[in-house]
Amino acid sequence: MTMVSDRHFTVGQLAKATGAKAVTIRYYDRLGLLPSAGRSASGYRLYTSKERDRLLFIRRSRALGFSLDDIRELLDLADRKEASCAAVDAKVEEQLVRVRTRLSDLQALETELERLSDCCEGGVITDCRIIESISAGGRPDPASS
Amino acid sequence: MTMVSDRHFTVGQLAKATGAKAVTIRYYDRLGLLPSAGRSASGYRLYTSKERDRLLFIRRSRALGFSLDDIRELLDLADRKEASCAAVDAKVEEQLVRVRTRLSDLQALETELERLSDCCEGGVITDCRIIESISAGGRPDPASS
DNA sequence: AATGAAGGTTGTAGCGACTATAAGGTCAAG
DNA sequence: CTTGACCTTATAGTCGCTACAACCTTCATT
Repeated sequence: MTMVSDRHFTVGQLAKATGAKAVTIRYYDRLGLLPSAGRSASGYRLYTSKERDRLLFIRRSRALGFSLDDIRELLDLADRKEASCAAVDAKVEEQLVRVRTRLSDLQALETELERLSDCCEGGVITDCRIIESISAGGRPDPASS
Repeated sequence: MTMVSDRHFTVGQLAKATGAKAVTIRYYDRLGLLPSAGRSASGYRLYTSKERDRLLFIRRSRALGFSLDDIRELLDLADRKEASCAAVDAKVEEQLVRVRTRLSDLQALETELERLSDCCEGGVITDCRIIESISAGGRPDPASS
């Protein structure tokens, strides 16, 4: 079972330990996000708990919506132990702004889709208020020609 | 000024009339979403108000978050005049579900980012609760080792 | 008539964050 | 010694555009 020392993981083992897929791990490797993996004699990647933690950090940051570029910066910051954490806070704030913008966009979308859904009266396409409404752009105006 | 009849648009004119970019229009053409554009003697695309309306429908559907594949189906439905509009309503409902799912995902993200932002106390990275929190995965537990 | 700007045409490649496929090498177990 | 699960690399596909290159056409001005 343990093809390597109990202090090392292959990609697949790291995948199981983190929830990331093996292909994704190799992808991060290629991008230099998960660097300096050792190799076994036959060329297998060998990871330690250090890389596992780094990968977990990456996955959790992704789950927070950060881009891989953002995450690269966050990782750099996390490594500069004596720097101010204001830069980290700034990145979180930025992300919060992006999320809130996206939220209000989606809320507008939800409202509009609800309106469309409500105006369906179950007839045939010719009389479909939804199609009509999308075609016309705005709220359908019952009084207009 | 009028290189073509006043009943026809070139891509650029159609772009101005609809807000879509000319490249996007050609892209839709290539995908077959905006088919059967006539051509001038020199090969310029010539559109009529029929295609303009179709393009507006596409753009408005995109603004509602529908994928181009969804839109292809919606356009097919819109053309089948005597079909039931239940299928249209179903697609709107589906989209509403997708939007609501995305909304609640984003709301969870917002909450999590707010929590992270709040726990920054302005020290150095070594003591950064944000980095710590992302590294550890969940809420940081002040009582744990 | 010539020229230059502003349009149009095609094809190709890039974005982000994966995902899929192919063609092969390695390893542990039966 | 074979099977099957794992690993390796390289390449192409996803979505909805966007950017670029290289060329052709139209229009207005000189």
